[in-house]
Amino acid sequence: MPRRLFVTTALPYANGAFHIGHIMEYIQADIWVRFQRMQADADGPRIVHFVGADDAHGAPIMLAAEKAGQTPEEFIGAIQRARKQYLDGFHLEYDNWHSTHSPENSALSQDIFRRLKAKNLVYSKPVEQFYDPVKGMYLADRYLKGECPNCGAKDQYGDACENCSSVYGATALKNPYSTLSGAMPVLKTSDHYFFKLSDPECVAFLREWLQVPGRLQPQVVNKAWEWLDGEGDKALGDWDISRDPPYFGIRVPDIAEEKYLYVWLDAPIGYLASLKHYFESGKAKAKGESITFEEFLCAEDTEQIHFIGKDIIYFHTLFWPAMLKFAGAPYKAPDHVYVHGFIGVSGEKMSKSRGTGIDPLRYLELGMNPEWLRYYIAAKLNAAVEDVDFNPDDFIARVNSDLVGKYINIASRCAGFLTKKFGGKLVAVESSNALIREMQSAAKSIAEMYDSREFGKALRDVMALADKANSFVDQVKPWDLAKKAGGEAALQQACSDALQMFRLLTLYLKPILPKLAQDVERFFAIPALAWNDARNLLPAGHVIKPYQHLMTRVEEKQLGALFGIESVPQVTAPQRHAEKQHHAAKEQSVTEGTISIDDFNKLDLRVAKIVKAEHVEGADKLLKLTLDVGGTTRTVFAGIKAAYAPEALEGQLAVVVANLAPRKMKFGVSEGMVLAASGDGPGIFLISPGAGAGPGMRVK
RNA sequence: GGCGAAUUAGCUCAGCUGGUUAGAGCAGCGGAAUCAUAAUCCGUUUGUCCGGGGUUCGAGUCCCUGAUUCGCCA
Repeated sequence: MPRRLFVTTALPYANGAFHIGHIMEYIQADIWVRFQRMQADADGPRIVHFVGADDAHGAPIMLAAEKAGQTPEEFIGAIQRARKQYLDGFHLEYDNWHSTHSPENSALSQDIFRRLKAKNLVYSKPVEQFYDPVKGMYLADRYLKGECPNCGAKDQYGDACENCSSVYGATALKNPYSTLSGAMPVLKTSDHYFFKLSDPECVAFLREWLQVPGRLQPQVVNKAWEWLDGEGDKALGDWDISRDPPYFGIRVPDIAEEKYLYVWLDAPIGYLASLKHYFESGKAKAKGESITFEEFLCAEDTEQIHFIGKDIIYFHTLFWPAMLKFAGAPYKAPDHVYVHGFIGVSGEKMSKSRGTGIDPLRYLELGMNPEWLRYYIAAKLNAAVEDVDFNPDDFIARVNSDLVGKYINIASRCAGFLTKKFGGKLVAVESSNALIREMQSAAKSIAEMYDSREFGKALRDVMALADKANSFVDQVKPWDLAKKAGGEAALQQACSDALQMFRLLTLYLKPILPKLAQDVERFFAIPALAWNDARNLLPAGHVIKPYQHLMTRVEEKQLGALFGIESVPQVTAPQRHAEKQHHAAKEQSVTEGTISIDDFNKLDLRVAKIVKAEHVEGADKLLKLTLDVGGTTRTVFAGIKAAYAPEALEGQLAVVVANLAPRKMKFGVSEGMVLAASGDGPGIFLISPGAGAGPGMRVK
């Protein structure tokens, strides 16, 4: 019986670039998928279709596009075009990447909506909501602010007060205002559609679905049960699934009135839309899939698997399975939802706006090896819903010690002898070599760990084997044999055996290090390794290519550059004495009163485009600037109100200190500093880059 | 505020249903080796298992309580 897998990762919201959290999830899923693809079932290679898509609808995207002076389509198009460099860059091998703003998704979403309605699981009822009369739209809580009804603190959001931490509904705010226009919102009523999650049939189904052993992680089941079992005011509510115009989304079908499906309804359907596009564009067929989208989707043996983060458990374990189940065939509730935690940096929660995270694009641009990150993340991942911490010291240690020191070193120290002395020719494995047999038989348990997403455990075992291989080389001492007259046969044997070990280790690491594995396959002059190849060994007489170094070490300064030197937690790790002394000497030689080039390099000066400039209410010197610093936007408060009118600034370029610690001001957080000149006389003058400079460029 | 999770060597983490002197990798220290883009091998130290109570012949493991961190809910 072949396994047919349909695997997805959560759809990223198309209002910004990927951050490290996205990349971590994709790496986890990609490793799992690559592992599955190396497997064979009774009738051939395992079938895996792995798709992703942009989540492109909703009010935030509509507003972001408007702000950027673009149509939503233009806006999400630009975001989508930027995806490829990340996906390719980190070797994320999706079969298809699509968008929820697509004909496939419209058709599927409307179809599912109609089917649920036909089953009486969708009904409409009036909902009273704040409406911005200036902007002409209904306001979600996040676009509302006002005074706390409890303590009177100003500028509080519509759900809870940051000051006294009391909780209330948006309609309880005093003197509410729209954060979009500043206007006083009015209460208005309109009909919304609801999905009847509270229906007894629905609840019964979910209970049963959640309970299937092995379907979900135990922590996830517990969480879902908590929601499902809530009583009184914690009881499971029905789900508001429509929005009024203006909205960027999919029309509610079969009604004259203009209404849209809520973005969270059509977002997961995007999984299916991407799959459909993949099938109908012929891509699936080109990969050897012989059946149609519908046939595949509802096939008994198709396993539908979603990788997601813990923040969206709610949607994926309640709404999503219920929607699919009650929409009926060809739709089918997911077989598994695999949940991972968040990634933080050095114990801190990562934050895009404060720049404490790792920017994946910067990682690539710095020329850092994507497989380092894949390896590191794999080493820290397990099957539980636990947060992962990216620790720079740990990263350096693991990559350098495990990957380069242990694993790569095996090939590096033996291949030379074979090439120089024996024309690269291997001999058959010594029959008494128990270590090779041990390595071969490890294939099964390592496979089980990959399959159950215990990547960290799998790597521990693989590295323990690599330790043994190094120990083996040390015992047979090829360098002694090479000097000894008559030692040739033993030398060739020793190095052949070590390389056989290296081949097996490569096989076990291949899901994590696909590019490296490819290089190794080329080095060995062998076809792509599949999992079952662990049963075989390279035959006597096999000729390898000359060894070229397979992977370099990470350098501390690369991590420094990645984080922007300031924020690198002091690195206490692997640093040689000489290196330390060298550093110390250098620092002392700098004359007082001057700074060294290193000091200067600490400044991360960037060209920024002033996207928006606005007055700050209550501030007599400040202007609030929204800056485009090459893909990321920041808010900076600058004391230049006296010299510049906001309108005159928009569109202009300036220079910003990008790695200045964010500073909380009365009016908000300032994330940097704009450079300007001033003298004894009046006037403040912005420093602006010459023609041709673009946002994000480094100033040096 | 209610519910839940986490807290084990300098760092990252294992420790199943309570059972002998609490483990691994990395770092550190001492040696060896010099094939390998300073990589490797051998040996070795590591610890109030978050604090405080309790149950038990026996607790990192169970119960209570406090602290810190992080979620979810209201």
